Parts: sequence; C-alpha cells; structure tokens
Amino acid sequence: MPKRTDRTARRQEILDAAVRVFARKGFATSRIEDVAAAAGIAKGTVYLYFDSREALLAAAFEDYAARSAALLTDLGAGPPLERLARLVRGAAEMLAAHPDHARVLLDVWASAPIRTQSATSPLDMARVYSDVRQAVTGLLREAEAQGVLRPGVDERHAAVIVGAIEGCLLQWLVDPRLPLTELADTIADVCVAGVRA
Amino acid sequence: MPKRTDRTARRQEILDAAVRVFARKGFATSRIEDVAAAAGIAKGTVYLYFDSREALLAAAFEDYAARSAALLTDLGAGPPLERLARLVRGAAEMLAAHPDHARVLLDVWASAPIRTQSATSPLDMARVYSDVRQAVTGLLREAEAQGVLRPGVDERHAAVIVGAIEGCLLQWLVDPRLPLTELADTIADVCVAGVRA
Amino acid sequence: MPKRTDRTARRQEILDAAVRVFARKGFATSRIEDVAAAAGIAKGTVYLYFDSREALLAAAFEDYAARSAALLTDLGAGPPLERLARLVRGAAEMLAAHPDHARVLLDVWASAPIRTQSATSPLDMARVYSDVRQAVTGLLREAEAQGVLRPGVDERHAAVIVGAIEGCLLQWLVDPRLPLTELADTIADVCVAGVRA
Amino acid sequence: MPKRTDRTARRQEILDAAVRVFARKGFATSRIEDVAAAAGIAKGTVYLYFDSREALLAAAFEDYAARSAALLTDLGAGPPLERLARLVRGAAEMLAAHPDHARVLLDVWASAPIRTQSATSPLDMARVYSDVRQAVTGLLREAEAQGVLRPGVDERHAAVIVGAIEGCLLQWLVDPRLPLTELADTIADVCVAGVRA
DNA sequence: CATGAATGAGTCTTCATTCAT
DNA sequence: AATGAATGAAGACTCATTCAT
Repeated sequence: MPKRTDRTARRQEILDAAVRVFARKGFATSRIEDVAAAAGIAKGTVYLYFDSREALLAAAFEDYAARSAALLTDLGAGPPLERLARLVRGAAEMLAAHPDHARVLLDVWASAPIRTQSATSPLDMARVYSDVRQAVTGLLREAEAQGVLRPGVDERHAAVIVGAIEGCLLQWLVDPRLPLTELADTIADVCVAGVRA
Repeated sequence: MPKRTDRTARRQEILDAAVRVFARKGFATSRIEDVAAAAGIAKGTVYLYFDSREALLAAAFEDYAARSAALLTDLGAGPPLERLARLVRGAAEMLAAHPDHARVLLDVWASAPIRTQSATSPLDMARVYSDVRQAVTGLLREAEAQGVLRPGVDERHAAVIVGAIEGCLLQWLVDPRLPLTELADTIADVCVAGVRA
Repeated sequence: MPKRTDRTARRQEILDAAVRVFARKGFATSRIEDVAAAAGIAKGTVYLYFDSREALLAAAFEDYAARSAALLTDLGAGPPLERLARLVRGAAEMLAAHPDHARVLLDVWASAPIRTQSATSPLDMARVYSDVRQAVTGLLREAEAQGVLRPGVDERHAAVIVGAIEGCLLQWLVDPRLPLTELADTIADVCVAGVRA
Repeated sequence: MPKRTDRTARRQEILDAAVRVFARKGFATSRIEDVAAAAGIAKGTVYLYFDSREALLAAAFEDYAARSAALLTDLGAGPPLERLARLVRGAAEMLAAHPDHARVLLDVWASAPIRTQSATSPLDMARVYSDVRQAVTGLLREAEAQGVLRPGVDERHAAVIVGAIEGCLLQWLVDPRLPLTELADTIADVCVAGVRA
C-alpha cells in the first residue's frame, strides 16, 4: 500500500516476479495471484502495469529478445570465425546466466501461434531467430571471403549453428543436469570445426 | 469381432485427433470438446479411452518417444560416422514427416516440470534425450576407436549433435518457412565435420 | 443433475427464473448465480442455454417484443377508434398481467445504447415502439377516413397515445401503488377523446 | 476567496461531468474514473465531493427533481386548462433542453428499488410523479369547478397526462429520431382535448 | 459403449473505494 | 485539497470431469 513513484522500477519488479513464477510452475499453471504474491503486492496491482497475463509473458519475451539482440552487436573484433565462437559462447552464457528467463522460453515457444503467412505477433520468436541467423550468415560470408571456410557453406549452416545453441538450451531446460555452461565451448567447437576449411 | 474397430484402434483415432487439434491451437487452448469434435465423437467418449486431458498429451508424447527410440535401432551397418549421419538425417526426416506430432513437442517441452533430481514423469523428455545422447556417444566412441575422430571429442559433443537436431526442429516449429527437410543433410554435415579428425 | 431432454423447456425455465430475479433486484445487481439458484440449477448450466448475462436480458426483451407484436394483430373488428381503445387496454392489461416482465423493461430501457444512426441491437426497443406507433397511426388514418377524427391528427398523436400507455406503465413500475389495470380504461378514454371529432 | 471556485461550484462541475458520462455510456458502464476524466480531475477527488458512485446518480436525480418541482410553480395565470397545457409543454421542453439529464432518468428508473410499502429512497421518483400528478389533479379540479371538464374526470386522468409526457420522453430516449420538442404541443393537445367537456 | 447435460471449482479481470503523499 | 497507486471484493465466464440415460 505504499505510494511508489517509480513506475518503471515497480513494473520491472512485477515482471521479475512473473518470470520467477513462470519458471517454477510454467506459464500455463501460473495464476496472476501467484505473480502478485511473489511480487508482494495485491492481484489488482499487477493490472496497473500489465494488461493481462499474456502481456506478462510478452514482456518477458521482450526482455529476452532485447538481450538476444544485444549479443549480436557486442562481438568485438577479430577473425570472423573467432567472432562466431564468441557469439555462440555468449549466447550460451547469457542463457545460463538467466535460468528463469530461459525456462520461460519454453512457454514462449509453446504459445507461438501457427504463423502461416507473416503476421507480427507480440511473441515474434521467428524474428529473433531470423536475426540471429542473419548475423551468423554474415560472419560465415566474411569467413568465406577470407577463404577459411570449406566450400558449400551457406545460410543453412547458420540455421544449424543457431540450432545447436537452442537445442542445447532445450536439453538443459528439460534436464538441468546437463551442464549448459560447460557446453558453450563444445558448441562453438563443433560449429566452427564443422564449417572450417 | 468388435463393433467397428477394436478398442485400440478407436483409442488411436482419438489420439490422432488430439494431436491434430493440439498442433493447430496449442495444448493450452485446446479443449476436450475440440478433440472430441475432431474425432467425430462425443465429449464423454474421450474419457472412456483417456483418463484426462493431460493423458492425451502424455500419450502423444509416448508416440513420439517410441518413434524416437526406433530411430536408434535402425541405423544399419557401415562406418560409425556414416551411421551417425544416418541417425541425424533420420531424426530430421521423422520430425518433418509428422509435423503435427512435432508441433505438440512444444507443449510437451513447456509442460516439463522442474526436475531437480530424478523423478519420473509421464512426459520424460529428459529420458528421451538422454537415450539419444547415449546412442550418439556410442557411435562417437566407435569412431574414436577407429581413429577417425579428432581428439577431445566426448559426450558433450553428443549433446551438441542432438542439440543441432532439436534446435533446427525448434526454429522450424517457430517459423515454418525454415526448410527442415533440406536442413537434414546440413545438420549431418556440420555434426560429422565438426567431430571428424 | 438430471438429464433433461427438452432443451426448449429448460431454456424457458431459466429465462423465467431470470426475469423473476431481474424484476426483484434489477438487472444491474443480479448475478448469474442468482438466476441459477432461482432456476434450481448450477451456474454453469445457465451458460449452456444463454451466451451471457446480457443474452438473458435480450431474451426477456424478445418475449416482451413478441407479446407486444401479438397485441397488434388481435384487435378484432369494429370501428377503428374502438379497436384503438382495445389496443390500449390490451397493452395495459398485458403489462399488468406480467409484472415481472414489465419490471425488466426498466433495465431494457436503460441498456438501450445511444442509437445515433440505425444499427440493429439485440434490444431494439425503438423498433417495438415504432411498430406500435405504425399500428396506431393506421387506426387513426382509418378513423380519419370515416370522418370521426378531429382535423390535424397525425402520427404525432400516435406517439402520444403510445406514450400514455408507456408513461402509465412507468409510473406503476416506479410506484406500484398506482393501479395500472384500473388505468387502462382511462388511458383509452383520454386517448380516444383526445383525437375524436 | 476560495482558490478557484468554491466547493459548491466544483461539486456542480463534477456532477455535470457525471451526467455527461452517464448519458453517453449509461450508469452501469460508467466508471468513476470516466467521470473524473470528464471533469478534468483525479479519481480520488470525486470522493471529496460525493460519497459514492451511487451518490452521483442520486445527485443527478436531485437536479431533475428540483427542476421538475420548479415546473409546478411557474404556471402563471390563466384558465386551468391553459395552465395545464403550459405545464405539459414546459415539461417536454425542459426535458428536451437537458438531453443528458433526461437520458440519466433511464438509469434512475432502472435503479428504483421495489418499493412494496413506503420506504424513502434517495431516488424517490415515485414522489416526483406523485407531486406532478397532484398538481395536475389540482388543475383538473379547478377546471371541473369551472365546468369546462367533461364528467368523470378524476385523478386517474392526471396519471394519464403525466404518463403521456413521460411516455413520449421514453420513446425519444429510446429513439432520438422522435422529435420530442415538436411533440410538446401534441401532448398538450391530446391531454386537454381528452378531458375537456 | 456412447452420449451430452449438468456441475462447480478455478481464474481472469474490473473497478469502487481508500489513503499515503 | 488533490492525487493516483494500491487494494481486494465481486462476478462473469470456462471447461475438465462426471454420470444418468
């Protein structure tokens, strides 16, 4: 019942609580009241900051999408395959560093509607992956121009590299015993070795 | 001579209808009545064959798990890395051949409970992945014994290979424009090249 | 929990219960559960027969509209002003005979949206009154043709005659001490005397 | 010298805003926040001037009741039937001149509790109509004393006359295409002709 | 076996009202 | 006085599940 002034901070508190709850129970069985309780506020207060339960999931996705986009711009300098390895490791580490957010991705994936045509949804996971593939494809092209790639490498390989990351993430989410962090190097390893000349 | 179809066949009809419905709308928004309608039967009849809505999802998972296990035993003969490539391609093709079942995996993943320790759930996706990783690890060991592997390859690489498949599946599910079938060779390509000596 | 077969009868039972409840408490404060309780069924059952709380009000209105339309066709024979008197009395008696339905009209009126243009609403009270005015206008025209009307009578007088009925109804609804039935003759009296040559 | 306006004026501003809002959306769907927004103030401020949402409706009714009472005292001089016609026209014109207030009457009517016995409510519409009927009855008695009434006219006719006004108002509220102002003369016409000797 | 009417627990969401600032 | 963040009671509606027919 305190009168908070920083709407943004309060919003983030609620979102963090939501991610925590969604991660524990899954989105499907998480009630708004659970989120409110986790945030230490009343049910109705959640609605002052988010339009609906869905909006909480969408906001969580936005957080992820933003972090994901940031990865693509912080690759530093160096040979393209080195930057690729950095990108792969960065992604794995980012996911491992935010396990609750990562767990919520399962729900984001599941709530992705069948996208026959285009249609932009609030949970445009397709766009995120497309962007990452673009970035990887760019790095592969650079490497190819430098002659360090074996022939026949194309954007499909970008999909496989992105897939390797997400697939390891998935296995880790489904079975936390899998050491995602330790896997980061291996992913980079396989991916780079898999395309190098 | 049962009436029209025996109990097992009718059960499978219902399950197929459920998979169809779950694939279109997602498990969360699919109602028992939708499944019944898709199967051309009444709501109550579903309960004569399945204990609950959850049981339908579990049964769909079982179908997948069985097909997945089958993949591991039909690798034929030949050099281990060839069999590995066959396994990878087989998995991708199996998934692409059953798009509705594949879509339901999104819901299976999302309904995976947090599994701190062991705990066997009706949706033991962890077990499935573990089995596949075991198989891949076996092939890698064989290859290693034959000296065709570069040094340092271990069971982590198995996780990455499995991850590449599942991650491509995921991207395809989230964005059907991605050509999963065409990707099969590329996945095998990268995975094998990524571990070969 | 009995298994009823006559859907129409059950629907009418629920609607009757709803009218009873709405009449006692007003639509605004009547909960679906109240209606269900009055009908001796569970809350959810109401929704098997009506889409929403609003739909119950709309259905109650339909009952009224139908009864109202019936009034316009059962005027029998005789001089037009006699038939007009019969119409007026019939309306008053019909309303008095169904006090609960009449009370619900207050809520129907209040829920009539502002109808700037045309737009057909499920509660088209405007249409009902328009129809009655048409009928009254028809009778007045007949009377005029027979020369029994004083000059200058037009469709406005129809509105006033309809108004007299509805206005008495309103006063009765707001203050049940007013004897609507006794008023029927007076309304007919004033209306006929007010237009006669 | 109060800040900008004194308490009474501010209260009236809010009430006017409320009437505007209630007229557009109906009382049932009007939220306090809507009223505050229409008045250009914050939600909480409304409560400094009105105890509750209901109190706003009651206050709107009071305004109407006061205007209605005023009608009864400004009839000027002249023959009683002339004053009656003036009263009828005055009522219709008053209502037409304040369409928002008139629209709110629909909600006032609908919120009238079932009044089995007496019971004074904050929305005593019964009292208002009773008072008007008294006034009309007074005029009719005067006319009767002057021998200008046909025999048999009593207080029931007063109810019909009041009913004619309110019923026309109702039709206009439900269907704004009806020209209430033009109807004023017709109402007076029918009512006077309906009772004159 | 099959049906589908009935149930009622479960949740989202709204919004009148309060009160700390 | 004014504000608007916070509250939480209230209620519409859904739908998995049951069971009488």
